[in-house]
Amino acid sequence: MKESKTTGEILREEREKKGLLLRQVAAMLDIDTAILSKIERSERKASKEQIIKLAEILELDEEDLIVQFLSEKILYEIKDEELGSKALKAAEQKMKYNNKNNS
Amino acid sequence: MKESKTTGEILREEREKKGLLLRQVAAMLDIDTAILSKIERSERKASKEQIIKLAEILELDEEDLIVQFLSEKILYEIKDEELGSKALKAAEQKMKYNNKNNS
DNA sequence: TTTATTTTGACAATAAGTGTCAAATATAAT
DNA sequence: ATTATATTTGACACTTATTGTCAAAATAAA
Repeated sequence: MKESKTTGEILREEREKKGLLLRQVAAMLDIDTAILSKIERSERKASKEQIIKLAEILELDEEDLIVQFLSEKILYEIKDEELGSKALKAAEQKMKYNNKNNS
Repeated sequence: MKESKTTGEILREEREKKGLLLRQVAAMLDIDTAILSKIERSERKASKEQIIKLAEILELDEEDLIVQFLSEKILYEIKDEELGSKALKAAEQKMKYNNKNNS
């Protein structure tokens, strides 16, 4: 069974579907080709601004791509943590709790 | 209704319960008093190593304190994000999904 | 008021993130 | 096989965050 796609994999797939070159997309983002190459292979993380531009360039749903990007960022924080799963659940609880009492 | 406690609040409460001074606990942690003061007021974040030492010094359950610490770290990542809640849920999903396929 | 504790803010050192560039590698076309 | 184009890699530089020290200011306790 296949794992869920990384942001990089999504970006590469869509770029290739559109027949765009790294060079071309990198130019639109105003960064070096090397960085985009690294982003697509998950060697580096994109910034939020880059993600937004990429959604536009590749005609991906912006909200979906941001959620994808943020969730990856969250998982990165706890990737080596044994208690990561518990921490995630605790975070959700706190978020609920705090929302309830502010809104 | 009171919000859930921050790590800093927990640490301060427990330190005061034990009648320990910032100076004393900071010395045990081998950091300056100023930093511990800032940690307790959530002006700075403790490192994981410091959290572990603090659990021991203050006789708090280590696992609980780490979960508290990590969940705060996660929430910090998404604190200004409109899509934070969706991202958290997505992260949980991915975590489940990946666990299922590796273990 | 004196003494002890805590807080604040300026600063320094280090680590992490973000980018450029050029050379190496891989892919595609002649 | 050669050439041309695209991608990857790694060394380096620049910038921003993080983590700490120190000393002075503020607060609290004797």
